[in-house]
Amino acid sequence: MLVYFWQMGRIKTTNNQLTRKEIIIEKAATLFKEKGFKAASMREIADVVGVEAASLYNHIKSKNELLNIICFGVANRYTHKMDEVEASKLSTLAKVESLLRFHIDGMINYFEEVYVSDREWKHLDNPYLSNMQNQRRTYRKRFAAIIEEGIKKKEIKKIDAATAVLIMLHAIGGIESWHRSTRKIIGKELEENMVTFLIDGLRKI
Amino acid sequence: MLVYFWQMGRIKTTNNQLTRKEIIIEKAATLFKEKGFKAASMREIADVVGVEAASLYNHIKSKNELLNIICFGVANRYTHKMDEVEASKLSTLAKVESLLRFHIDGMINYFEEVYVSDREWKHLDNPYLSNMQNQRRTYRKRFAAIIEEGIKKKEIKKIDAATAVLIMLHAIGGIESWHRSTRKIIGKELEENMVTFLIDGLRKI
DNA sequence: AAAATATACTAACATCTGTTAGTGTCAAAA
DNA sequence: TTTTGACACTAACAGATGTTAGTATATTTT
Repeated sequence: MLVYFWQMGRIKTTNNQLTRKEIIIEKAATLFKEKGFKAASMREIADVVGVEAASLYNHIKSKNELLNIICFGVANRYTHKMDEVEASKLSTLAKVESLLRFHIDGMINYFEEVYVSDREWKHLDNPYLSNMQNQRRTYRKRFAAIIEEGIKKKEIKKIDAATAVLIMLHAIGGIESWHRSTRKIIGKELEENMVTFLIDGLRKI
Repeated sequence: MLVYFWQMGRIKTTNNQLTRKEIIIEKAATLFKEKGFKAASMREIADVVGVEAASLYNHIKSKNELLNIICFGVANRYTHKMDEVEASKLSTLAKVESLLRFHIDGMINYFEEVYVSDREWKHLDNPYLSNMQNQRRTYRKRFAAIIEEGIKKKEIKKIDAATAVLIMLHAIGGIESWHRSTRKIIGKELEENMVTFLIDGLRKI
Protein backbone atom coordinates (compact mmCIF):
# COMPACT_ATOMS: atom_id res chain seq x y z
CA MET A 1 0.00 0.00 0.00
CA LEU A 2 1.27 3.40 -0.96
CA VAL A 3 0.56 6.52 0.99
CA TYR A 4 1.11 9.95 -0.53
CA PHE A 5 2.28 12.87 1.52
CA TRP A 6 2.45 16.25 0.01
CA GLN A 7 2.73 19.63 1.53
CA MET A 8 -0.24 21.82 0.92
CA GLY A 9 0.71 24.54 3.36
CA ARG A 10 -1.50 27.51 2.91
CA ILE A 11 -0.11 30.98 2.89
CA LYS A 12 0.24 31.97 6.51
CA THR A 13 -1.93 34.86 7.49
CA THR A 14 -1.89 34.55 11.26
CA ASN A 15 1.24 36.65 11.82
CA ASN A 16 -0.02 39.97 10.64
CA GLN A 17 -3.61 40.72 9.89
CA LEU A 18 -2.94 40.79 6.16
CA THR A 19 -5.08 38.86 3.74
CA ARG A 20 -3.35 36.34 1.52
CA LYS A 21 -3.73 38.71 -1.38
CA GLU A 22 -2.02 41.46 0.55
CA ILE A 23 0.85 39.16 1.41
CA ILE A 24 1.33 38.36 -2.26
CA ILE A 25 1.29 42.04 -3.14
CA GLU A 26 3.84 42.78 -0.46
CA LYS A 27 6.25 40.10 -1.65
CA ALA A 28 5.70 41.09 -5.26
CA ALA A 29 6.52 44.70 -4.46
CA THR A 30 9.81 43.67 -2.91
CA LEU A 31 10.69 41.57 -5.92
CA PHE A 32 9.62 44.24 -8.40
CA LYS A 33 11.82 46.68 -6.54
CA GLU A 34 14.83 44.39 -6.62
CA LYS A 35 14.62 43.08 -10.17
CA GLY A 36 12.15 45.29 -11.96
CA PHE A 37 8.65 44.32 -13.04
CA LYS A 38 9.62 42.54 -16.23
CA ALA A 39 12.50 40.62 -14.73
CA ALA A 40 10.53 39.34 -11.76
CA SER A 41 8.60 36.23 -12.73
CA MET A 42 5.42 34.79 -11.29
CA ARG A 43 7.40 31.69 -10.36
CA GLU A 44 9.83 33.78 -8.33
CA ILE A 45 7.01 35.57 -6.56
CA ALA A 46 5.40 32.22 -5.83
CA ASP A 47 8.70 30.92 -4.43
CA VAL A 48 8.96 33.80 -2.01
CA VAL A 49 5.35 33.40 -0.97
CA GLY A 50 5.95 29.68 -0.52
CA VAL A 51 3.54 28.37 -3.10
CA GLU A 52 3.33 27.24 -6.72
CA ALA A 53 2.97 29.89 -9.41
CA ALA A 54 -0.45 28.69 -10.50
CA SER A 55 -1.77 29.05 -6.95
CA LEU A 56 -1.28 32.79 -7.08
CA TYR A 57 -4.15 32.95 -9.53
CA ASN A 58 -6.58 31.94 -6.81
CA HIS A 59 -5.91 35.40 -5.37
CA ILE A 60 -5.09 37.68 -8.27
CA LYS A 61 -6.21 38.01 -11.85
CA SER A 62 -2.84 38.61 -13.47
CA LYS A 63 0.73 39.77 -12.94
CA ASN A 64 -0.30 43.19 -14.14
CA GLU A 65 -2.98 43.40 -11.50
CA LEU A 66 -0.21 43.30 -8.92
CA LEU A 67 1.43 46.31 -10.54
CA ASN A 68 -1.91 48.10 -10.82
CA ILE A 69 -2.60 47.71 -7.13
CA ILE A 70 0.86 48.85 -6.12
CA CYS A 71 0.93 51.86 -8.40
CA PHE A 72 -2.57 53.14 -7.75
CA GLY A 73 -2.24 52.63 -4.04
CA VAL A 74 0.63 55.07 -4.07
CA ALA A 75 -1.00 57.45 -6.53
CA ASN A 76 -4.14 57.68 -4.44
CA ARG A 77 -2.17 58.53 -1.33
CA TYR A 78 -0.54 61.33 -3.30
CA THR A 79 -3.85 62.70 -4.48
CA HIS A 80 -5.33 62.69 -1.00
CA LYS A 81 -2.36 64.50 0.42
CA MET A 82 -2.48 67.08 -2.31
CA ASP A 83 -6.18 67.70 -1.65
CA GLU A 84 -5.39 68.21 2.00
CA VAL A 85 -2.49 70.56 1.38
CA GLU A 86 -4.38 72.66 -1.13
CA ALA A 87 -7.24 73.03 1.29
CA SER A 88 -4.95 74.09 4.13
CA LYS A 89 -4.20 77.65 5.10
CA LEU A 90 -0.45 77.24 5.15
CA SER A 91 1.93 79.64 3.44
CA THR A 92 3.07 78.40 0.05
CA LEU A 93 6.55 77.62 1.32
CA ALA A 94 5.01 75.65 4.18
CA LYS A 95 2.84 73.80 1.70
CA VAL A 96 5.90 72.81 -0.28
CA GLU A 97 7.65 71.73 2.88
CA SER A 98 4.65 69.69 3.92
CA LEU A 99 4.62 67.88 0.59
CA LEU A 100 8.34 67.28 0.79
CA ARG A 101 8.05 65.73 4.23
CA PHE A 102 5.14 63.64 3.07
CA HIS A 103 7.16 62.25 0.19
CA ILE A 104 10.19 61.59 2.33
CA ASP A 105 8.10 59.80 4.95
CA GLY A 106 6.52 57.77 2.19
CA MET A 107 9.92 56.81 0.92
CA ILE A 108 10.93 55.68 4.38
CA ASN A 109 7.76 53.89 5.43
CA TYR A 110 6.45 52.50 2.14
CA PHE A 111 9.72 52.19 0.33
CA GLU A 112 8.99 49.21 -1.89
CA GLU A 113 5.62 50.38 -3.17
CA VAL A 114 6.74 53.95 -3.76
CA TYR A 115 9.91 52.85 -5.48
CA VAL A 116 8.06 50.42 -7.73
CA SER A 117 5.31 52.88 -8.50
CA ASP A 118 7.87 55.50 -9.46
CA ARG A 119 10.02 53.35 -11.69
CA GLU A 120 7.81 50.62 -13.09
CA TRP A 121 4.53 52.37 -13.88
CA LYS A 122 5.46 52.36 -17.55
CA HIS A 123 4.69 48.65 -17.60
CA LEU A 124 1.06 49.20 -16.72
CA ASP A 125 -1.25 48.38 -19.59
CA ASN A 126 -4.19 50.41 -20.79
CA PRO A 127 -6.47 51.79 -19.60
CA TYR A 128 -4.41 51.92 -16.42
CA LEU A 129 -1.36 53.26 -18.18
CA SER A 130 -2.99 56.42 -19.50
CA ASN A 131 -4.87 56.82 -16.25
CA MET A 132 -1.56 56.82 -14.40
CA GLN A 133 0.01 59.22 -16.87
CA ASN A 134 -2.86 61.62 -16.24
CA GLN A 135 -2.60 61.30 -12.49
CA ARG A 136 1.12 61.97 -12.58
CA ARG A 137 0.77 64.94 -14.87
CA THR A 138 -2.04 66.39 -12.79
CA TYR A 139 -0.12 65.94 -9.58
CA ARG A 140 2.90 67.74 -10.92
CA LYS A 141 0.76 70.57 -12.24
CA ARG A 142 -0.89 71.05 -8.87
CA PHE A 143 2.51 71.02 -7.21
CA ALA A 144 3.85 73.53 -9.71
CA ALA A 145 0.81 75.75 -9.16
CA ILE A 146 1.67 76.02 -5.49
CA ILE A 147 5.19 77.06 -6.34
CA GLU A 148 3.98 79.61 -8.85
CA GLU A 149 1.67 81.07 -6.28
CA GLY A 150 4.65 81.28 -3.91
CA ILE A 151 6.64 83.12 -6.53
CA LYS A 152 3.79 85.56 -7.05
CA LYS A 153 3.61 86.15 -3.31
CA LYS A 154 7.39 86.60 -3.21
CA GLU A 155 7.80 83.74 -0.79
CA ILE A 156 9.63 81.64 -3.28
CA LYS A 157 12.55 82.47 -5.52
CA LYS A 158 11.74 83.11 -9.15
CA ILE A 159 12.56 79.86 -10.91
CA ASP A 160 10.79 77.61 -13.36
CA ALA A 161 8.14 75.84 -11.31
CA ALA A 162 8.00 72.69 -13.43
CA THR A 163 11.73 72.25 -13.11
CA ALA A 164 11.58 72.74 -9.37
CA VAL A 165 8.91 70.09 -9.03
CA LEU A 166 10.90 67.68 -11.15
CA ILE A 167 13.99 68.24 -9.07
CA MET A 168 12.24 67.76 -5.76
CA LEU A 169 10.32 64.66 -6.72
CA HIS A 170 13.32 62.96 -8.23
CA ALA A 171 15.63 63.94 -5.44
CA ILE A 172 13.31 62.24 -3.01
CA GLY A 173 12.72 59.30 -5.31
CA GLY A 174 16.45 58.71 -5.15
CA ILE A 175 16.47 57.68 -1.53
CA GLU A 176 17.73 54.14 -1.67
CA SER A 177 17.63 51.22 0.66
CA TRP A 178 21.30 51.47 1.60
CA HIS A 179 20.70 55.04 2.51
CA ARG A 180 17.67 54.23 4.60
CA SER A 181 19.32 51.42 6.46
CA THR A 182 22.62 53.17 7.04
CA ARG A 183 23.22 53.72 10.72
CA LYS A 184 24.53 57.22 10.26
CA ILE A 185 21.41 58.70 8.77
CA ILE A 186 17.98 57.58 9.82
CA GLY A 187 14.45 58.71 9.52
CA LYS A 188 13.98 62.18 10.87
CA GLU A 189 17.59 63.09 10.35
CA LEU A 190 17.46 62.20 6.69
CA GLU A 191 14.28 64.18 6.41
CA GLU A 192 15.79 67.29 7.93
CA ASN A 193 18.79 67.06 5.65
CA MET A 194 16.69 66.80 2.56
CA VAL A 195 14.28 69.54 3.48
CA THR A 196 17.10 71.88 4.38
CA PHE A 197 18.82 71.19 1.13
CA LEU A 198 15.78 71.55 -1.05
CA ILE A 199 14.50 74.65 0.64
CA ASP A 200 17.73 76.46 1.28
CA GLY A 201 20.22 74.91 -1.11
CA LEU A 202 23.86 74.20 -0.61
CA ARG A 203 25.38 77.62 -0.25
CA LYS A 204 26.16 78.91 3.17
CA ILE A 205 24.52 82.26 3.67
CA MET B 1 10.78 30.48 -64.41
CA LEU B 2 10.83 31.81 -60.90
CA VAL B 3 13.06 34.60 -59.78
CA TYR B 4 13.68 35.23 -56.13
CA PHE B 5 14.13 38.70 -54.80
CA TRP B 6 14.99 39.21 -51.23
CA GLN B 7 16.23 42.24 -49.51
CA MET B 8 19.64 41.88 -48.01
CA GLY B 9 20.05 45.54 -47.35
CA ARG B 10 23.00 46.09 -45.12
CA ILE B 11 22.82 48.47 -42.24
CA LYS B 12 23.47 51.87 -43.73
CA THR B 13 26.59 53.46 -42.45
CA THR B 14 27.07 56.21 -45.00
CA ASN B 15 24.91 58.83 -43.25
CA ASN B 16 26.96 59.35 -40.15
CA GLN B 17 30.43 58.01 -39.70
CA LEU B 18 29.21 55.41 -37.25
CA THR B 19 30.17 51.78 -37.57
CA ARG B 20 27.34 49.27 -37.85
CA LYS B 21 28.01 48.23 -34.29
CA GLU B 22 27.63 51.80 -33.10
CA ILE B 23 24.36 52.14 -34.94
CA ILE B 24 23.05 49.05 -33.21
CA ILE B 25 24.13 50.39 -29.84
CA GLU B 26 22.45 53.70 -30.53
CA LYS B 27 19.13 52.10 -31.46
CA ALA B 28 19.37 49.70 -28.54
CA ALA B 29 19.93 52.57 -26.13
CA THR B 30 16.78 54.29 -27.36
CA LEU B 31 14.79 51.11 -26.98
CA PHE B 32 16.23 50.33 -23.55
CA LYS B 33 15.29 53.83 -22.48
CA GLU B 34 11.73 53.49 -23.72
CA LYS B 35 10.91 49.98 -22.55
CA GLY B 36 13.64 49.00 -20.13
CA PHE B 37 16.41 46.49 -20.77
CA LYS B 38 14.39 43.38 -20.00
CA ALA B 39 11.32 44.42 -21.94
CA ALA B 40 13.24 45.35 -25.09
CA SER B 41 13.85 42.26 -27.19
CA MET B 42 16.57 41.52 -29.69
CA ARG B 43 13.88 41.17 -32.33
CA GLU B 44 12.64 44.68 -31.61
CA ILE B 45 16.14 46.08 -31.78
CA ALA B 46 16.65 44.26 -35.05
CA ASP B 47 13.41 45.72 -36.40
CA VAL B 48 14.51 49.25 -35.66
CA VAL B 49 17.90 48.62 -37.17
CA GLY B 50 16.21 47.10 -40.20
CA VAL B 51 17.57 43.60 -40.00
CA GLU B 52 16.79 40.13 -38.64
CA ALA B 53 17.56 39.42 -35.01
CA ALA B 54 20.16 36.79 -35.80
CA SER B 55 22.09 39.26 -37.93
CA LEU B 56 22.84 41.40 -34.90
CA TYR B 57 25.15 38.65 -33.70
CA ASN B 58 27.53 39.37 -36.54
CA HIS B 59 28.27 42.61 -34.71
CA ILE B 60 27.80 41.94 -31.02
CA LYS B 61 28.33 39.02 -28.71
CA SER B 62 25.12 39.23 -26.70
CA LYS B 63 22.29 41.45 -25.56
CA ASN B 64 24.16 42.08 -22.37
CA GLU B 65 27.17 43.33 -24.27
CA LEU B 66 24.97 46.17 -25.50
CA LEU B 67 24.17 47.13 -21.93
CA ASN B 68 27.83 46.81 -20.91
CA ILE B 69 28.95 49.18 -23.62
CA ILE B 70 26.26 51.73 -22.82
CA CYS B 71 26.81 51.67 -19.07
CA PHE B 72 30.59 51.72 -19.06
CA GLY B 73 30.73 54.40 -21.70
CA VAL B 74 28.84 56.67 -19.35
CA ALA B 75 30.73 55.56 -16.26
CA ASN B 76 34.08 56.27 -17.88
CA ARG B 77 33.01 59.76 -18.85
CA TYR B 78 32.08 60.35 -15.21
CA THR B 79 35.41 59.12 -13.95
CA HIS B 80 37.36 61.29 -16.35
CA LYS B 81 35.40 64.37 -15.39
CA MET B 82 35.92 63.66 -11.71
CA ASP B 83 39.68 63.29 -12.25
CA GLU B 84 39.71 66.63 -14.00
CA VAL B 85 37.66 68.41 -11.35
CA GLU B 86 39.69 67.02 -8.49
CA ALA B 87 42.88 68.16 -10.16
CA SER B 88 41.55 71.67 -10.73
CA LYS B 89 42.16 74.63 -8.48
CA LEU B 90 38.53 75.67 -8.23
CA SER B 91 36.80 76.46 -4.97
CA THR B 92 34.79 73.55 -3.61
CA LEU B 93 31.51 75.22 -4.46
CA ALA B 94 32.77 75.84 -7.99
CA LYS B 95 33.78 72.20 -8.22
CA VAL B 96 30.30 71.15 -7.25
CA GLU B 97 28.83 73.53 -9.76
CA SER B 98 31.14 72.22 -12.47
CA LEU B 99 30.04 68.65 -11.79
CA LEU B 100 26.41 69.69 -11.78
CA ARG B 101 26.73 71.39 -15.13
CA PHE B 102 28.57 68.39 -16.50
CA HIS B 103 25.77 66.05 -15.44
CA ILE B 104 23.07 68.31 -16.80
CA ASP B 105 24.87 68.65 -20.13
CA GLY B 106 25.25 64.89 -20.22
CA MET B 107 21.56 64.50 -19.63
CA ILE B 108 20.81 66.85 -22.49
CA ASN B 109 23.37 65.64 -25.01
CA TYR B 110 23.61 61.93 -24.25
CA PHE B 111 20.15 61.43 -22.85
CA GLU B 112 19.52 57.84 -23.88
CA GLU B 113 22.83 56.41 -22.71
CA VAL B 114 22.84 58.29 -19.44
CA TYR B 115 19.25 57.40 -18.70
CA VAL B 116 19.81 53.73 -19.45
CA SER B 117 23.05 53.59 -17.54
CA ASP B 118 21.36 55.14 -14.52
CA ARG B 119 18.28 52.95 -14.44
CA GLU B 120 19.24 49.66 -16.02
CA TRP B 121 22.73 48.93 -14.70
CA LYS B 122 21.26 46.42 -12.28
CA HIS B 123 20.75 44.08 -15.23
CA LEU B 124 24.46 43.88 -15.92
CA ASP B 125 25.88 40.47 -15.15
CA ASN B 126 29.06 39.70 -13.32
CA PRO B 127 31.83 40.63 -13.34
CA TYR B 128 30.48 43.82 -14.89
CA LEU B 129 27.79 44.21 -12.27
CA SER B 130 30.13 44.41 -9.30
CA ASN B 131 32.54 46.50 -11.30
CA MET B 132 29.77 49.01 -11.93
CA GLN B 133 28.67 48.95 -8.30
CA ASN B 134 32.22 49.82 -7.32
CA GLN B 135 32.49 52.61 -9.84
CA ARG B 136 29.23 54.13 -8.69
CA ARG B 137 30.14 53.90 -5.03
CA THR B 138 33.56 55.38 -5.67
CA TYR B 139 32.17 58.23 -7.70
CA ARG B 140 29.72 59.19 -5.00
CA LYS B 141 32.40 59.06 -2.37
CA ARG B 142 34.66 61.35 -4.34
CA PHE B 143 31.74 63.72 -4.87
CA ALA B 144 30.92 63.65 -1.17
CA ALA B 145 34.55 64.30 -0.29
CA ILE B 146 34.44 67.55 -2.24
CA ILE B 147 31.36 68.62 -0.33
CA GLU B 148 32.91 67.71 2.98
CA GLU B 149 35.95 69.76 2.14
CA GLY B 150 33.62 72.62 1.30
CA ILE B 151 31.94 72.29 4.66
CA LYS B 152 35.30 72.32 6.40
CA LYS B 153 36.26 75.45 4.49
CA LYS B 154 32.91 77.03 5.38
CA GLU B 155 31.98 77.43 1.74
CA ILE B 156 29.18 74.95 1.99
CA LYS B 157 26.37 74.63 4.49
CA LYS B 158 26.75 71.93 7.11
CA ILE B 159 24.65 69.06 5.83
CA ASP B 160 25.20 65.36 5.34
CA ALA B 161 27.42 65.10 2.29
CA ALA B 162 26.18 61.68 1.16
CA THR B 163 22.61 62.91 1.22
CA ALA B 164 23.52 65.99 -0.75
CA VAL B 165 25.20 63.90 -3.42
CA LEU B 166 22.22 61.60 -3.63
CA ILE B 167 19.86 64.52 -4.01
CA MET B 168 21.86 66.21 -6.70
CA LEU B 169 22.49 63.13 -8.80
CA HIS B 170 18.91 61.99 -8.68
CA ALA B 171 17.53 65.44 -9.29
CA ILE B 172 19.53 65.61 -12.48
CA GLY B 173 18.75 62.02 -13.39
CA GLY B 174 15.12 63.03 -13.34
CA ILE B 175 15.34 65.24 -16.38
CA GLU B 176 12.98 63.62 -18.79
CA SER B 177 12.51 63.75 -22.48
CA TRP B 178 9.35 65.79 -22.32
CA HIS B 179 11.20 68.30 -20.24
CA ARG B 180 14.10 68.46 -22.65
CA SER B 181 11.93 68.86 -25.69
CA THR B 182 9.52 71.34 -24.17
CA ARG B 183 9.75 74.65 -25.93
CA LYS B 184 9.58 76.66 -22.76
CA ILE B 185 12.75 75.35 -21.22
CA ILE B 186 15.72 74.42 -23.27
CA GLY B 187 19.35 73.64 -22.80
CA LYS B 188 21.11 76.46 -21.04
CA GLU B 189 17.96 77.74 -19.46
CA LEU B 190 17.19 74.39 -17.88
CA GLU B 191 20.77 74.22 -16.70
CA GLU B 192 20.59 77.61 -15.01
CA ASN B 193 17.35 76.72 -13.31
CA MET B 194 18.74 73.52 -11.91
CA VAL B 195 22.02 74.94 -10.77
CA THR B 196 20.28 77.84 -9.09
CA PHE B 197 17.93 75.53 -7.33
CA LEU B 198 20.55 73.07 -6.18
CA ILE B 199 23.03 75.66 -5.05
CA ASP B 200 20.68 78.21 -3.53
CA GLY B 201 17.46 76.34 -2.84
CA LEU B 202 13.92 77.50 -3.10
CA ARG B 203 13.68 80.16 -0.46
CA LYS B 204 13.93 83.75 -1.48
CA ILE B 205 16.61 85.47 0.54
C1' DA C 1 39.09 37.93 -61.95
C1' DA C 2 39.60 35.33 -57.91
C1' DA C 3 39.76 34.86 -53.11
C1' DA C 4 38.57 36.28 -48.71
C1' DT C 5 35.97 38.70 -45.48
C1' DA C 6 31.88 40.86 -43.75
C1' DT C 7 27.34 40.48 -43.18
C1' DA C 8 22.74 39.24 -44.31
C1' DC C 9 19.41 35.41 -44.38
C1' DT C 10 16.28 31.19 -42.72
C1' DA C 11 15.48 27.70 -39.47
C1' DA C 12 15.69 26.02 -35.32
C1' DC C 13 17.01 25.24 -30.40
C1' DA C 14 16.14 25.16 -25.48
C1' DT C 15 14.44 27.83 -21.95
C1' DC C 16 11.44 30.87 -19.77
C1' DT C 17 7.13 33.37 -19.71
C1' DG C 18 2.14 34.24 -18.00
C1' DT C 19 -1.75 31.72 -17.63
C1' DT C 20 -5.57 28.00 -17.76
C1' DA C 21 -7.68 23.46 -16.81
C1' DG C 22 -8.69 20.07 -13.91
C1' DT C 23 -8.35 17.88 -9.42
C1' DG C 24 -7.94 17.18 -4.66
C1' DT C 25 -8.12 18.77 0.34
C1' DC C 26 -8.81 21.53 4.28
C1' DA C 27 -11.64 24.85 7.06
C1' DA C 28 -15.94 27.05 7.83
C1' DA C 29 -21.06 27.15 7.29
C1' DA C 30 -25.22 24.60 7.12
C1' DT D 1 -22.36 15.58 9.79
C1' DT D 2 -22.74 17.16 5.43
C1' DT D 3 -21.98 20.71 2.30
C1' DT D 4 -19.66 24.34 0.43
C1' DG D 5 -16.09 27.50 -0.76
C1' DA D 6 -11.34 28.78 -0.40
C1' DC D 7 -7.11 27.41 -1.86
C1' DA D 8 -3.27 24.43 -2.96
C1' DC D 9 -1.59 21.10 -6.25
C1' DT D 10 0.16 18.99 -11.09
C1' DA D 11 0.26 19.27 -15.93
C1' DA D 12 0.30 21.64 -19.74
C1' DC D 13 -0.46 25.42 -23.19
C1' DA D 14 1.07 28.82 -26.49
C1' DG D 15 3.99 32.42 -27.23
C1' DA D 16 8.24 35.02 -26.47
C1' DT D 17 13.04 34.97 -25.41
C1' DG D 18 18.29 34.95 -26.43
C1' DT D 19 21.17 32.54 -29.20
C1' DT D 20 23.46 29.16 -32.60
C1' DA D 21 24.10 26.66 -37.01
C1' DG D 22 24.37 26.64 -41.58
C1' DT D 23 24.11 29.05 -45.89
C1' DA D 24 24.08 32.63 -49.39
C1' DT D 25 25.38 37.17 -51.12
C1' DA D 26 27.66 41.54 -51.20
C1' DT D 27 31.87 44.02 -50.64
C1' DT D 28 36.76 44.38 -50.17
C1' DT D 29 41.30 42.70 -50.87
C1' DT D 30 44.56 40.31 -53.53
